[in-house]
Amino acid sequence: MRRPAEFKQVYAAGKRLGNEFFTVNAQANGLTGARLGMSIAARILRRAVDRNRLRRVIRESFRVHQVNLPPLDIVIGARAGVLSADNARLRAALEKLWQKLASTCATSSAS
RNA sequence: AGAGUCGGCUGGGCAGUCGCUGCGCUUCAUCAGCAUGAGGCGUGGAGGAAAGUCCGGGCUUCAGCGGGCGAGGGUGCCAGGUAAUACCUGGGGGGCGUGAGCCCACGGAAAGUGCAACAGAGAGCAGACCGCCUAAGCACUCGCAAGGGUGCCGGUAAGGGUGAAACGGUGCGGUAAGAGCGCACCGCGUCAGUGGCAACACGCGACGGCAUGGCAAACCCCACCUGGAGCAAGGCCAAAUAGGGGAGUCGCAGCCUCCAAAGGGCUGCAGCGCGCGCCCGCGCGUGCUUCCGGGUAGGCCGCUUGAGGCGUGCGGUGACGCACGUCCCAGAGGAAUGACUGUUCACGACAGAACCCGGCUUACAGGCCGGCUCUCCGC
Repeated sequence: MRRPAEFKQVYAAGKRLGNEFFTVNAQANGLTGARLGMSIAARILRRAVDRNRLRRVIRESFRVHQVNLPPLDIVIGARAGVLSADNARLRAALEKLWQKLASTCATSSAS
């Protein structure tokens, strides 16, 4: 996702999820595939190196799993715990999030 | 060999698979075309600090004829380098170190105002605590006298002691005891003179008995410099909706704008659009056409060829400059440079471009190279 308006739309109308590392807002976008947006606050991760590393891990995980996701606009934010986690733990947490996202949104679209 | 000091360089490697992004070529699709989208191939893709944002510039824009004065801010030994600096180089002065070398906001304290703990008698035209003296003057007293003693009035910065600092040191003279009080030498200050572009050094000559303690990152004085804002700068294109301006067109009647004309407004009828299947009728809405400029979302430019890198030669003690040759080396935009696996070693620190350069400062696992110094040993 690229436009501020799209981010606002997701924050205003999307569903909220999350775990110890991430916050997730998601909303059906009516397109053929899922789209990703990230909001990594400098307040949580002070060093630019850490913010870049987190973005890369998230983006890579999304790239691998996007074929299995429903057409959603997804905005991921960081929580304080990510600083102490290594790449493997972050990846595992993200995979659980994708699964959760796929199941909940499948049921909500049915209703 | 050990210890030390200064300067420079480097900042994991290799292979495979899957990805991201700039550029070039190319295939396919759409299109009149410009282009857009999806692939393929090739190629480039973080740093020495990209960081802090502390200085200096470029660039953009606003203001300003030009110049002077002032305020505010900054700089502060001298010369040079540079686009420029608060940076760098060379030099001078002071301090530290055996030395290589390191450190210093390093103009002015005989313009003014101000500040200084504790100790100490006294701390800024200083001061009599201990000590030293009793010559002069006064009083008392001893003595035949010469003279002596005590007290008062005092004198004294040589000695002790305090302190970061107490009004220069040594010697001789001098004196009641002392004192630059006098003299000699040393030191200090001022001036002439000499060397140096200068800072500054020397100062054997002359003068001054010494007058001038420290702090100006306290106010201040002096000299010099100095417009503001910053790429979210700034420029271009520009949808929908609402609003603005110009031109053309705008049937009939009444009313209002002093009467009439023109223009404008309101009301009714007509017209036009929409709805009720259609006509009549009713309801709702409404000037119409066209052009222009501002401007939001969005897009494009600015955006990387530059005070550029590398090499060679020449000039210069050096910073650096000049000439020639050669290379093109990130350019994103909710923000690319990554992930996984294998392998290897010394097991990888600090850390991520956001308009661009030159500095400074701060952070940093290690590794490599070179200059120099000291100590010890061997020849």
